[in-house]
Amino acid sequence: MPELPEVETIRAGLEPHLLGQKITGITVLRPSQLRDISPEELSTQLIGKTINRLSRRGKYLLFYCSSELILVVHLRMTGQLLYYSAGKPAMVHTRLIISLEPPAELHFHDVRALGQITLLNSKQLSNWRPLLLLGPEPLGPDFTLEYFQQSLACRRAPIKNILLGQRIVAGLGNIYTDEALFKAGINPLRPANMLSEAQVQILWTAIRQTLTTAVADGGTTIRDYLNSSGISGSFQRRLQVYGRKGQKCRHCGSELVGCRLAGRSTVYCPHCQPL
DNA sequence: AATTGTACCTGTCAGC
DNA sequence: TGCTGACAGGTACAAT
Repeated sequence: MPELPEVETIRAGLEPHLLGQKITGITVLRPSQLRDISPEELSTQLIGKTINRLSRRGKYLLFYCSSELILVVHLRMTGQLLYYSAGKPAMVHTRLIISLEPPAELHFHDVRALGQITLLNSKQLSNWRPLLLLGPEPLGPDFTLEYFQQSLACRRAPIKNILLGQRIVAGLGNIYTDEALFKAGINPLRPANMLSEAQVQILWTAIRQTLTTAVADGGTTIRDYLNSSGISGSFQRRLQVYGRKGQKCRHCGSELVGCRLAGRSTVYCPHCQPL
């Protein structure tokens, strides 16, 4: 479900509620969603700790707690983090509940149960494979045009696959990849190393613009996504291609075409995004 | 080494 | 009214 804009919206929404809060209880309803830690161990380690900082890396949420502990959450396709200022009963798809000092609760809700939660200390975090393999933040200073050009020059896979891969740049998923490629007028099937220098520059700008707008809109709600207060995003009204296969291109009127790339459905305009 | 396919889960919707 | 299959904001791991 959530890509960078959704995860960032959740992070920003939770931050004011969670900073300085003390964890008083952990209820694990679906142990298989814990990675490399048992429910008992998670409870023992976290109870009594304070949440000091909330950050995001790619699509990972990082809860920095006292005693150098970091709770790492990945929402995958349908995960949600919902904050309640009072106790709240678990629902069918509630997978984990974090109880906080005043009677407040953070619920991890996840229909498909693909989301993952783990607990690391700061040393483990700095050696944690999934984070080490992540490319730079697309809206941060390390994602320079020069870096992007060099990274694409030696890749033969379709540009869409590269953008989805998280290794060259972190945080893009199926929605924003298709939208950024449309904005840049680039065909998703085009081999990454076949883009002209001008195209790479346009794509670099398109990625950053698309994500910036989506963050400002609080993300995209298609079916599951809700922010930490249970509110929808609004970027869906700006979608140009995602989910619009067979409909008319808003720019030229051509029929939008679909294909499958990296196992994901892909939509583009054959006229505005020629191969 | 890079790239692709499949598994992990559950729910929804179209078509029969 | 069911049943079946395709598909859904993602990643990890095995097999090319």
